[in-house]
Amino acid sequence: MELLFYPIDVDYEITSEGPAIYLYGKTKDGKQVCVVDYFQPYFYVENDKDVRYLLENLTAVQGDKTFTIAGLELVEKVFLGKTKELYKVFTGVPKAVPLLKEAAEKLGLQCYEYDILFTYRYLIDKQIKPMTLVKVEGSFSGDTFIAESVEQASGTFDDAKILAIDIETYAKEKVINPSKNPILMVALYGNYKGKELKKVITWKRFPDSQDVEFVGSEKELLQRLVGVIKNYEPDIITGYYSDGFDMPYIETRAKKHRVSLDIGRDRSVMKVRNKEAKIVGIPHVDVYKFVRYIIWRGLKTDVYGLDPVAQELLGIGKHDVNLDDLADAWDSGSDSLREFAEYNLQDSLVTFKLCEKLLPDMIEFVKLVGLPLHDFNRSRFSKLVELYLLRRGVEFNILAPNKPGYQQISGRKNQHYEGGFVYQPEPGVYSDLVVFDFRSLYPSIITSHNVDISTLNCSCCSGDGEKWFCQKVKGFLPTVVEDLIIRRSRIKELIKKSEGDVQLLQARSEALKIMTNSFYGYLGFFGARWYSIDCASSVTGLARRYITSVISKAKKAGFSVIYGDTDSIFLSLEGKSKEEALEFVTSYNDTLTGQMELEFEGYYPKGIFVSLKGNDIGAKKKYALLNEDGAIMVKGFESVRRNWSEISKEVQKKVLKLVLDGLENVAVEYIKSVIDDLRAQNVSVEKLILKTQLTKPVEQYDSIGPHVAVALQMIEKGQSVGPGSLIM
DNA sequence: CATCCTCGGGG
DNA sequence: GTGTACGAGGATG
Repeated sequence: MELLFYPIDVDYEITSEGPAIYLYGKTKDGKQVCVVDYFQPYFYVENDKDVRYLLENLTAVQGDKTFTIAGLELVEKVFLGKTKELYKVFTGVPKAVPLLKEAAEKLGLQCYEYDILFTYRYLIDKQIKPMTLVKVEGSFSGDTFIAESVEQASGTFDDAKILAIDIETYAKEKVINPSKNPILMVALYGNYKGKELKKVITWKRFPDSQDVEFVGSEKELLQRLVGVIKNYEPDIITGYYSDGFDMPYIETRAKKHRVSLDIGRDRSVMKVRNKEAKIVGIPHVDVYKFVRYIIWRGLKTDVYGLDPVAQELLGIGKHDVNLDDLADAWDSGSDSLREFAEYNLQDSLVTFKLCEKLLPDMIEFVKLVGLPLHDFNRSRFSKLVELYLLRRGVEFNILAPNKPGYQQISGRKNQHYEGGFVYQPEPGVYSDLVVFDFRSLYPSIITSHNVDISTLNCSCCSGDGEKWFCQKVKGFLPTVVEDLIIRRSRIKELIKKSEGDVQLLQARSEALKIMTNSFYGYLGFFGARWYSIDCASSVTGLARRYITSVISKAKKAGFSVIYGDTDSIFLSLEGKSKEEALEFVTSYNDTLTGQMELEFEGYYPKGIFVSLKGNDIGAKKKYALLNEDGAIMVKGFESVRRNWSEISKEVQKKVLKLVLDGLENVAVEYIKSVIDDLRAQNVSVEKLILKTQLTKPVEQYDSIGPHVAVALQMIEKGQSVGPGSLIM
């Protein structure tokens, strides 16, 4: 029979029938289903004389088990533009792959694609993607569906049942210690098809307790938590920084009380390994990670706590309670515990709303890259690019280069190359600024110049410089990047015409944009398979050529150039009109080819560029602009770092605003008054505190930083200071 | 300069 | 889990 379903999470197990992929998902009509598909692990070995004989007799021993190969197949693949003949070497189980690869390498054989996770390998080879409808042929055996064939269909999983979890713990003096301090309460929030789950579980009573469920102990709290999750059957479990805090904490406490966190779809327990909490079959979305790894560039905030992020994305935030008082309230059994329960509930609600809002964006990435949501959520750009390339590689019969070894990595880390060009600004305040930038400069260069490892210094062409890229054969990377650019511009067209689900299209466009922009960084990333410092440096070299040529052309056209950085140019109009500046851009664009294009970014009535300490040229990347709405845009100033005192941050912000408003005199007066206040010790000590955390016992520090020095003084005075202490 | 260290988020 | 991988920024040597 035929089954249409959305795979949500992927796992595998070794069965009596061999390695089996488990696709946990939901059918089109919303029923949970687990599809099983048998799949054979393999890797590649380059063919050469005697290779077949060596492979047939290859063995690897681990413990009391001996592994041999399970089959051989001769194939041809394209490796960095050249054809290679290889053996596809099948093994019985996935974990035999690294062992047999090791053995093969010892015999001097060249191996490839031996470290691609079994579940990823499956998804790539079958060309199916999580969260996207899949058509399966097969039959039910009990409650699992055994697949005979799988095929990608079209359709997006868009009604996930999300459950948000947040805990509050006992923490006196801000010290967080999971092995010692209990979980006091846990909040759960879900809202599916208009039905709300809203609950706080805690083990100390207080009056007036809506949505609160009281249990007798922390152990019962954990048991109840497990019960509620199982009963709710969520598709996704979410938290904020839950990989780093809530889940490891819950796990530690559950171990202590011998409570089994068997919430996996196969009733396996949640596993926490180096700050990653994994539940079989249920993606665990740590919203913080998605914010921090992927979308941070698009946010105004530069702190990524739940409150500021929720404020910016949702316009709602956390309740205002003082958590320092929770431990005391708990000890005394105060009625104020109710406020903490409400605070707890609000956190879970806010986390739920964030997840709900961001999920379409995450799903677009999942559909693009093909990683399961859980894995995507913990991926950096390099991994996304790599998985995307591996997936697209199948279409072009491409063999992936290997990941670098340890030595190769350190070699790569030592290689440096020149980055973007910066036109040094004269420090000062300017009016009538117009900013232009190249639209996705680096991706456009990759496609327009055919930047690829296989096209670099090809033998069929020759260039004018010391490096050139083939003019005849298009490389794999430029093909893929151009494809992404084209897909995005098509989607932008649809958005413009408001055709289809605009929100979904916007999410897709954003995912495409972020991916497109990641390829240049990937080329220069030390851990990349498709790494080429020559390609990466060519990209920045060509970019420098473009920006410097725009600068000189703008000057020739009579504009006053204030600043330029990598892909952008700042002009001061000084009597010229905005229209003249726009005309300049149009005529410049006529000289460009391929995807290259200079765009109008904005007009700013005022801007300030500052100088480096003891220097009269302007600092790079350190300026503030005032837009037409009177809002201030600050770049590169220190005002945010935690180890700056409150007062210096506050003063810096105010001064910038005053200067841009043309109130230099007021700014000077303001600074004078602050200095006077400081001299007169009129400023609260709070604002002057610098905080740094000790991370290990003081004896273990080789270098004595200011915070270590203070810690030593504190020890001398008989105070106890150790890891985790905040030194002020 | 290179290298070491801290920090993020969470209570 | 067929997985090594953070990266920015400051202080120190």
